[in-house]
Amino acid sequence: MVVDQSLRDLSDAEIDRIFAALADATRRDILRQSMLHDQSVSELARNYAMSFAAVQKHVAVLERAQLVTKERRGREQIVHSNPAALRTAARLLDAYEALWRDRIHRIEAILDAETPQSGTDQGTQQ
Amino acid sequence: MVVDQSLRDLSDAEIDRIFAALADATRRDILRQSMLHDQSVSELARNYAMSFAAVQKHVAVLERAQLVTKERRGREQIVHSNPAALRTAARLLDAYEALWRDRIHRIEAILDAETPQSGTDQGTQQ
DNA sequence: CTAACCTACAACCAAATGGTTGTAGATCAG
DNA sequence: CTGATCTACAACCATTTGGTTGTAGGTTAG
Repeated sequence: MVVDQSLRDLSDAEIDRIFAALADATRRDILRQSMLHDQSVSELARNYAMSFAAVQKHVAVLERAQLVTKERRGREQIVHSNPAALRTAARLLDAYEALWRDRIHRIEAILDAETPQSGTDQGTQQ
Repeated sequence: MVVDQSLRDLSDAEIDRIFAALADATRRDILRQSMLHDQSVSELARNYAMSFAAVQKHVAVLERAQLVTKERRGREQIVHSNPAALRTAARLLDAYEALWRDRIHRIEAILDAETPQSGTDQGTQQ
C-alpha cells in the first residue's frame, strides 16, 4: 500500500508539526470546520472569540503541517482540509499500538516456551 | 464499546496534552522504548544525548498525558506505557476522518439528486 | 472612483517549552 | 557506615507559542 510508504518518508520534523498542530482545541475545531466544508479564513474566524490575525496564524500552523491547504479565490483564501495528513497521523499511532501487540505476543511466546505443553517437552535445545 | 465513551469524556485539555506529548521526537521514542519493554527512567535516559533531567521532564510530559505511568521499584522508577491513551488518540483521528467520509457521502447524495438517472432526463422540475 | 472587505505581515508581549546545572533525599552494594 | 546510583526538583536561560494591535495591499460592490 502507498500509505506505508508515506509513513516511511515522514521526517521527525513533519510528524512534530502534525501533532503540534493537533495539540490545540481551536486548531482542531478549524480542521473540523474545514472538513465539513471549505471556508474562507474570515468565515472561519467568525466562529472564534479571538482576532482575525490569531485565526490566520492557526490556519498557518495547520498549513505547515499539511493538514489544510489554501487556495485563492478572488480576495478570499479558501481553506481546504487535507485528510491525507490526518490519515498519516492515525496510521502512525496504529504503528505504535502494533508495537504493543508485538510485545504481548512476545510475552505469550515466552510463556508458551516455559510451559512446553503437556506432551512435547523441553527437547528443542540444539 | 467502552472506547466510544472514553472519547466523549475527553476534555479539550486532555486531548491537548496527548497530542502535545506526541509532538516531540524524543518523547515518541521514549514511548516506543517503553512499549517494547518497561524501563527505569535512567535506563531510558542513557539512549539520548541530553541530561537525565531533560529525559525526566519528557517522561513527566508523557505521564501528564497518561501515555505512560510510573511505578516505584526500590530506588528506580519504572516507566510503563499505557496503550489506552494512544488508542484514544488514534480513535479521535479516525473520528475526524469519518467527518470527511460523511462529507463525501453528502456530496454524492447531492449529485445523485441532481442527476436523477441516465434515462429520466432533465424532467424533474416538478 | 470610493468604500468596504479579505488577507498578509510586522512588532510586541506573556506564558509555555526544552534544555541546562545544581542541590538534596532515598536506596542499594560493599 | 560509605560511596555510588536513582530520582526529584528548583533556578535559570533561549526559543517558541498564542495572543494582541497596527499597517498596508489587493479585490469587490455600489
